[in-house]
Amino acid sequence: MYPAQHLRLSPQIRPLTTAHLAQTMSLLELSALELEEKINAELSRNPALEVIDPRRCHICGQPLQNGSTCPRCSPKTDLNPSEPVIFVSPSRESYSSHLSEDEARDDDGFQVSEDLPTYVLRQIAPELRIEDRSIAAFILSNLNDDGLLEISPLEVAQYFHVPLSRVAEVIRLIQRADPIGVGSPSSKDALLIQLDVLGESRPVPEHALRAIEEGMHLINRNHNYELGRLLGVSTKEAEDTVRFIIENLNPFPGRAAWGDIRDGCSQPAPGFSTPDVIIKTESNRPDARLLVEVFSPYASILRVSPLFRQAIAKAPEEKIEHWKADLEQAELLVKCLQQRTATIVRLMSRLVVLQRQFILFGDGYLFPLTRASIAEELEVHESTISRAVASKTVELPNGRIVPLAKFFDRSLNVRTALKQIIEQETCPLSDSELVDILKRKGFTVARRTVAKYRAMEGILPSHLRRITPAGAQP
DNA sequence: CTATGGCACGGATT
DNA sequence: AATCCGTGCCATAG
Repeated sequence: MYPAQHLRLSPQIRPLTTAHLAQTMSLLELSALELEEKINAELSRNPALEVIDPRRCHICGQPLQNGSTCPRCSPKTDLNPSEPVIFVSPSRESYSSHLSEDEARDDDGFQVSEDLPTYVLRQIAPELRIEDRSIAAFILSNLNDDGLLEISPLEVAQYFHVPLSRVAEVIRLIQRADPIGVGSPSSKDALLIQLDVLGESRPVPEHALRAIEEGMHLINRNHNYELGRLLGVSTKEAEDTVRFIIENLNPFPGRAAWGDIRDGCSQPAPGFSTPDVIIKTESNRPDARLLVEVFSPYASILRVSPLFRQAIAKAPEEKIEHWKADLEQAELLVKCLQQRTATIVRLMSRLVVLQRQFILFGDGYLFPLTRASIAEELEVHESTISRAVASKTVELPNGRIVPLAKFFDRSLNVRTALKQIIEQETCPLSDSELVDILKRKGFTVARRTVAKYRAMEGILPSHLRRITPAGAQP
């Protein structure tokens, strides 16, 4: 399935069969959220898999007090003050910064109180005409897990033999009820409603509306430069707008309130999902050590059930093939998971050292890094790095959530330098003058490239740029 | 003649 | 193998 040279993986764990490698590769390119979903599916299907109690240390078996750190078995944080500390979290328990405290999580993982349709119906009941109640109930029962409406209002109208406007009115009520935006036909509509409602009580960024309407695809991919260009504003402004949207709006109104982890078939929007890695600083001092938390679902708490292994000896004739297949699949999954985690941890531990400046001080300090060079250092194939980097996000100490791919942006530092120069220019500089200035700062790029970066950042050509306020001079 | 945008090639990424 | 990104070359606008 994969060409031989693509199969070079982390040497830490000995590789094995082609199937093992192939599956590891495919797991590697999943984000934590997607992986968690996949494992959940396998867990409920495959009796050979089981989860060790995540509230006990998987090494020494002692109960854990805070999050996933076991006093005995956790990384020795006092060993090497200059090295980053990396830990792996098997669940979101330790996602302290992202958990809402009131989320009473039981052993089944989600709340069992009243369901979403009932909750919404109760709110809108007072404003609802009696004869519309069944329409509302029907609509609510057709929400998917994300709280979005999967059938068209027209279908509803036809079903009840009522005018479309009446259905629309009911939907309007639903959308304004508590998980605001619930019952919208798409994430985009949900966001627009939330923005509208929010705008009634507080100011919102002026570009947010257009950003959502026209730039959803860019927001999802964190393409802030293109978004800025689309909106005709600077990248910084686009970033601010996106941050506002991500922090204040929720594209899946059904999820926030009902923290069901399994999210349906809809693809999660990277910009909104939980990060795969969180990087923090130990203190505020400039020489502080970096604390890196890698979220790897079920890492080291998933195992092959010993009971199942025993039971297989006494398996009934007609089931034995099936059971064996399950057992093998389970063993494979566990191994692949270890391999995936090991690869990501190795990648991150190298990456945070190389990009320390960037992590602490921002875009301008990004060290241009290629996946190939990291691959060589870690002695894995470059496509392994590619996969490990793909579709993963990192939360930086400043709170920003960025794609891991940003760590490999070949030109970000140059672009930020470029932006700075232009912001500070006294009279519009031509592209070739910019090349000279950049070269003096240590960035050697072609004139043509400066033009492209300008375009990316949404900066106009020199003859169209702002007229200088102060006295101009050639 | 200078400043830019368009197109195509070659290395990097996926 | 297909695609993306930085560059060089060239045509065009001022």
